[in-house]
Amino acid sequence: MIKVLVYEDNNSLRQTLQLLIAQDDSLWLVGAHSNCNSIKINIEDGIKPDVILMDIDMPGIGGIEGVKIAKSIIPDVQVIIFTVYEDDEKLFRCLMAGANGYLLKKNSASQIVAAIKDVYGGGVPMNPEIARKVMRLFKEEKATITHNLSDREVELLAMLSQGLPYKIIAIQTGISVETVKTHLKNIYQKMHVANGTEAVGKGLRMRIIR
Amino acid sequence: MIKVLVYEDNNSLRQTLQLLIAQDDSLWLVGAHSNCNSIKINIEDGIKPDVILMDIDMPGIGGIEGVKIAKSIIPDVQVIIFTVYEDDEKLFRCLMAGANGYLLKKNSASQIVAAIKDVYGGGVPMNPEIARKVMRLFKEEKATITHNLSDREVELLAMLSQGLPYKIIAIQTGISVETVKTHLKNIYQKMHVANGTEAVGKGLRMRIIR
DNA sequence: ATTTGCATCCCCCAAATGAGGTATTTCCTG
DNA sequence: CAGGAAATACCTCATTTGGGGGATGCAAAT
Repeated sequence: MIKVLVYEDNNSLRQTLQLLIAQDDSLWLVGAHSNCNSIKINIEDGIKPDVILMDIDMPGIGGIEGVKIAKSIIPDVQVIIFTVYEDDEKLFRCLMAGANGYLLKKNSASQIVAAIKDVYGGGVPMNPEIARKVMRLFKEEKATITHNLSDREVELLAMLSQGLPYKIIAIQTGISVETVKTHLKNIYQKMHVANGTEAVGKGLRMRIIR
Repeated sequence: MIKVLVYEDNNSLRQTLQLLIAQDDSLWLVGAHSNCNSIKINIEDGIKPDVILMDIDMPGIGGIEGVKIAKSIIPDVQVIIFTVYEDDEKLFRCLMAGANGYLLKKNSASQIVAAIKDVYGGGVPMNPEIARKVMRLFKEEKATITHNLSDREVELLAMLSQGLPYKIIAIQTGISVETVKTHLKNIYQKMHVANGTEAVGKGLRMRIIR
């Protein structure tokens, strides 16, 4: 039996979910709460859930925070986010928090039950449009923005980001300190930054360097 | 009809795929090649494919490079990687290149046909274990490592990464330049770094700051 | 009750940095 | 071949930075 814990603040929807889970012989509802405020106690003192169905918008501790707490107590617990939100921001934060699946409230009852079993079996239940968003977010995270720095300049910027002083950079690259300074001056100009810390900040954020 | 283009260097497997696609009335095989060396010509001069089934290991231009080329010519083309590789590195690079699905060669014939239709319909076909890997990679990319910096220190580090000199930081935060210096000294000690550029580098890489 | 961490401020001083220049060589492209 | 980027190097000088101290008030933890 898959032990399921539910967090959903809408009373009627929560009851629907309870019925839905109760109806299925392979699912065992170990709890259903309207917020995450006592999630720590729910999980630690109650029956350890295998799968958590989690709403995002709830009074007090929200679903995203709830995922983090749940995962910190039972790392193997599978969490399915169950929400109306389809925006990138929410999705992104849920994935960061460690969500294993992402269902939309427009999904049908049978899909919800299927998703619980799917995630328990190691699957990643989510709507195709959500899966596509994940892929897009993934790529965006790694999108390399074009820059006009030369290879040498990128190399020096990377060394700078390691905290190496000019002297050491000069020795490591086999050029003079003066040349290092010249390169950095050019880098700052090209990147429109005022100093090394800003260049490193911008360089890492733009993924010019890693 | 979904126009399908195949790249697969194993002759017998390629023929199997050809048969498989030919058998389905809603699929139209517009080409099948053993490498990507002439992918540009294949796509530009031949019939524009809707879906590309792409092997990774091929002589000459590999599948990953092939995805990039295909996507640059037809941004809307859907690419399904079809490979034996399950390792993170390959998977990661394929996703970066813009792959829309990721099938393993152990998948059944019917699953392959289903995946083609799925991806054409906006889905993201991949085995659950691959989907799980994607999620894990996603999280790893964003894993927040614990640090022992105070809120104030993080705040100053963030400002430093914007390239603001001590003076400005002092004004913006409403504290004296001397205090800014003290904070930064403490930050450098805690982070075990020697200077601002290294702190910013490490801070961004550790995702203490964004 | 004492310690510890945090935030705040100050002084001194050496070293590192960045901005202003100028200049040569090489290599590539129109 | 002329022009231009890239990489190299040097000079000067003001400003910024960072390390070494020392100090206070406060709140939380022990």
